[in-house]
Amino acid sequence: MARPKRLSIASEILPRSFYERPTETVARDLLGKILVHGETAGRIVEVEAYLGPNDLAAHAARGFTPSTQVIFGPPGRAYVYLIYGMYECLNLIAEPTGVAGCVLIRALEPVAGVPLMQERRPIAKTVEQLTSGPGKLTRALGITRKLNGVDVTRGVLTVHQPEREEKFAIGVTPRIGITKCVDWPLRFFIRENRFVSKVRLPGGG
DNA sequence: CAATAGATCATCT
DNA sequence: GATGATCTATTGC
Repeated sequence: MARPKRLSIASEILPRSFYERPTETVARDLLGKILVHGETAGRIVEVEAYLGPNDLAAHAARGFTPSTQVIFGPPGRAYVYLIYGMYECLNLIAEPTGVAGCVLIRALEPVAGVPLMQERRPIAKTVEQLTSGPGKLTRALGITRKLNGVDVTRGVLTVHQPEREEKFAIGVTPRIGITKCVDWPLRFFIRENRFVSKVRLPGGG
C-alpha cells in the first residue's frame, strides 16, 4: 500500500472558480501551474485558448455533439481527444456551464517522474524533447482519452498552485497548426523557457 | 537548417 | 473520401 507522495513543488489544487472565467484569462493564468498525473508532473509553460462558436478553429464551433459536449459543460474538467489518428491532446475547460471554452496544454517543463516519462517516450533524446508539444506531453504523462471529462479539481488528474511562484515574462502569438482564425493571438507561453515547443515565428521569443 | 512525406483513425461531408 | 489544435524520419541544400 503506497502512501500518496506529496510533491514538494506543488501545493493546493486550483479551485473550480479558477476555471470559471474567460478562456483567455484562464489560459494566461495556467502558465506556471503544475499538472499532476500519477507519479508524473510538469509545469505548464505553453497554452492556447480555444473559444466558442465564433472561433472557427475551435472544436466547439461544430456545435454541441457527443465529441464536443465536454467543452460546453462545467469548468475544471479535462477534454482529451485523438488527433491525426495517433496523438492525444489535453484541454482544460473554462467558462461557466453552458458556455464553450477550453485551453489546450501545449508544453510542460517536467518536475516529477522523469524516468517514467522517458520510459513512455524512449524516442526522446533529451529532457526538452519529453514534453515540448501537445502530443508529447500526453504520452509522457500517460494521459489518454479515458480521462476525457474527468474533474481536474479532484481525482487522478489535477492542476496545482506551485509551491514557489516564480516571476516570468509571457509571450503571445497566433495559435499553431490551425487553418482558420490563424491571426488570433491566443497562444501564450513563458518566454525564454527551454520546454516551449519550437516554432519559427517572425520576431518570436 | 529547411522542407516534406508518412503514420493512422475519429469525425464529418 | 477528406480532414485534422501532431510528431518523426528523411531528403536536400
